[in-house]
Amino acid sequence: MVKRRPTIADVARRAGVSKGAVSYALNGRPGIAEATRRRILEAADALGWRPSHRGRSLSVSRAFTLGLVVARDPALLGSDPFFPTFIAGVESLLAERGQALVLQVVAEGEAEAESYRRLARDGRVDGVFLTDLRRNDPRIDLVAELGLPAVTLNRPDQPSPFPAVCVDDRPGIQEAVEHLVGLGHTRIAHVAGPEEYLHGHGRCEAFRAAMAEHGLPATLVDVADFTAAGGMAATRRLLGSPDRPTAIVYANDQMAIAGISVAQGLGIQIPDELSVTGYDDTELAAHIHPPLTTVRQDVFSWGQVAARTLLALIEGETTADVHLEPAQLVVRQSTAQSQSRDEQSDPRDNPARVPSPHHSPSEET
Amino acid sequence: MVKRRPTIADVARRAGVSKGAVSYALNGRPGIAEATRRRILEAADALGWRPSHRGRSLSVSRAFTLGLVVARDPALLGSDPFFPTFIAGVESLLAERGQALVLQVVAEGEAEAESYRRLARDGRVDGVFLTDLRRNDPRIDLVAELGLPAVTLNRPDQPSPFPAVCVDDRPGIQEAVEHLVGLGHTRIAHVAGPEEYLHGHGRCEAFRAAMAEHGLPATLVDVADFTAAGGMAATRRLLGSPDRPTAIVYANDQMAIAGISVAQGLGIQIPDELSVTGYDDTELAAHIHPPLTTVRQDVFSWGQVAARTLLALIEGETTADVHLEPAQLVVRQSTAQSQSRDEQSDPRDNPARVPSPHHSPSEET
DNA sequence: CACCCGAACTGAACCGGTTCAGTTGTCGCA
DNA sequence: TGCGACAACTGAACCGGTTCAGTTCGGGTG
Repeated sequence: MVKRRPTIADVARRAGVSKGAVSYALNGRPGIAEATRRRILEAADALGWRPSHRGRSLSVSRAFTLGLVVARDPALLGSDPFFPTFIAGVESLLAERGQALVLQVVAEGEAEAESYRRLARDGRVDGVFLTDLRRNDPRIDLVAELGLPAVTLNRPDQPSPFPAVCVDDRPGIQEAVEHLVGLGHTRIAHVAGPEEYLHGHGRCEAFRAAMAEHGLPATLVDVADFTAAGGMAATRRLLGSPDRPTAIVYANDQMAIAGISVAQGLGIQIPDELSVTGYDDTELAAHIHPPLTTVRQDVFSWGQVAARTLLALIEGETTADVHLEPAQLVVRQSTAQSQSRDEQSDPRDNPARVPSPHHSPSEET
Repeated sequence: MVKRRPTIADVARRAGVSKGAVSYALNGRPGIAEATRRRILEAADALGWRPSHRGRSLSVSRAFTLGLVVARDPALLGSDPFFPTFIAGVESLLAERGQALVLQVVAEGEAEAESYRRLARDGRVDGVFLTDLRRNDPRIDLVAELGLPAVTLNRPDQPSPFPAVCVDDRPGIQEAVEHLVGLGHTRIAHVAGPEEYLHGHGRCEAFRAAMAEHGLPATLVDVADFTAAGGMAATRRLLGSPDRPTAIVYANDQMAIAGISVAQGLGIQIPDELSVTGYDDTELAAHIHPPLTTVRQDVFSWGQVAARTLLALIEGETTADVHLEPAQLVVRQSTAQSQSRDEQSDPRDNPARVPSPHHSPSEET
């Protein structure tokens, strides 16, 4: 006789009650005498029975599963510190509630929409997280139309029926700018993320606003793509421009680190000749030379709260937007007093100066 | 009247056949005339019907889902380039086969075992990936006992009933050592990953073997933990040792980049005074200064093949171990000719020398 | 022309839970 | 003592598929 998972019928038989009674007892419903309930639970325990996820799933028409679709070039996904941490936060909540997370990784574009459609029509998930929001993001309408509950990370720039879990990017960027202004910088540049992304765009706007607040022009803005390669290229452009910045605010650490490397390759001292700030506070940020002044956000909590909100929404509770603690500046050693006396630039400002002997532009895929 | 998902019964009614016939037609089973099959498929199409994953799942006792449990400190997970890429590879295969991936992120230890147990007893998954294998890994026996099909990444150091998908670490490390030896280095150090991990241990052994092959002593081995902080500490120790190495082979890029930063903080020129190699070829590796010589492995394919193997196993096919293309050295600019003439060390070898003015040991969390 | 066979299809059981309309039994109260 | 109310529990339907034992029917064969 082959071992078989016990079913609810086995438990009912052993406890001498009906299947229904077992179900009620297990789910803590009224209508079962305390003594009976105990007997049932003991029987379940003795048999090592746990309700079948599949059976439950079918009868209550719920997947007990949440979905996360990541549309990103796989080659770049590895360097993004956001998703693993966010997912860890989500999981920390889901595990204790018997929920699971299904993850889809797709290329950007049509594959992404298809992915949501599949999740919806297969009934694979009860709701989805909408991350990496884009401007006028088509997913909002798509997911609404599919009838999938969802939670957005930050509030979309368009009408959205979904609750949003928000972390304001602006204070962090503003702090960074203020920190630099306090150090005497006036020619502060920004290497932005893609304009199409809400966070890329938002951080850029925050930068402009913060600069304006101090009466400084935000002319040195270079739009990159959050990758090291992009950050490198943007930094090259900025450092080669006639009014070279004395400080650069990067929209993420990855670009900042690449930027620092570019400067070092050009023989520009950091922070003496160029101050740099990042965004994310990745593990590496504190361990490069010089340690990176950056903005830290609590992505883990973000995941937790997003999961909690999505579950509440699925349970039918009406949920309002949640605003988390905004990100904060962490000052390290990549920022220092500005050395440029007013607009006067010293001769060393020429970025075409002697490159490091081992720096060859050929190896820069 | 509220819109309701069409069920197989609706399709059957519309096509004028029984539920069973629809099921057969859909699954391409024999016993349905071609004309009927067409009529059924048309009806399904007209109604926009797709079989319910839940119904199917219950009746065939399959979850159509694979599991991946990641046991890692969430704070460090973000900097690991492996999982996102691996998952992307897995997904690239699963999507087209109607499978999904559930991801669990747990703390190391008992929570990990509990996670596998839950996946198994809830019938959430049909099989799991065993990554980050440890020496004498308890998960092998656990998962076998739970009756879960599994695939291991690399072959465990213990009897295992599961097929393994292997990528040999040794050639990459060996290439790195040979590259350095070819540049005249003899005092080559290794900053290893944790000994308990098969890949940490394996790369370390590969280093020793490669050194022995060239008649060099592998005395400068410092065991770290794959994190930037760990790499930093290990590098400090190595650079402070009496017979300071002229080259360091790191077990991953994260530690290598942190190590380069330590050296730079101490005023040690890279690669002139110290050559460095990494492992992983993260996006950043090519974009730091100097660009990092490292070992590239195709993690995406690894994920694909692992998924294919696991699915085959679940389908009942007997599967043998698969060996993928080993990782390869990518030479960039962090390695150069050794400057140390024999064992003679020049006065600059004192690592306690003037630290960079902006390097403060306080900010090194 | 009777018979047999296989292809085509049906009906019902089944997967393992949940839920709801009923049934039973007990107790309080008039 | 009789009645109603309520708590406790049962039995069966249901979720949406798959599967299998049968049934029907048309054609080939002796």
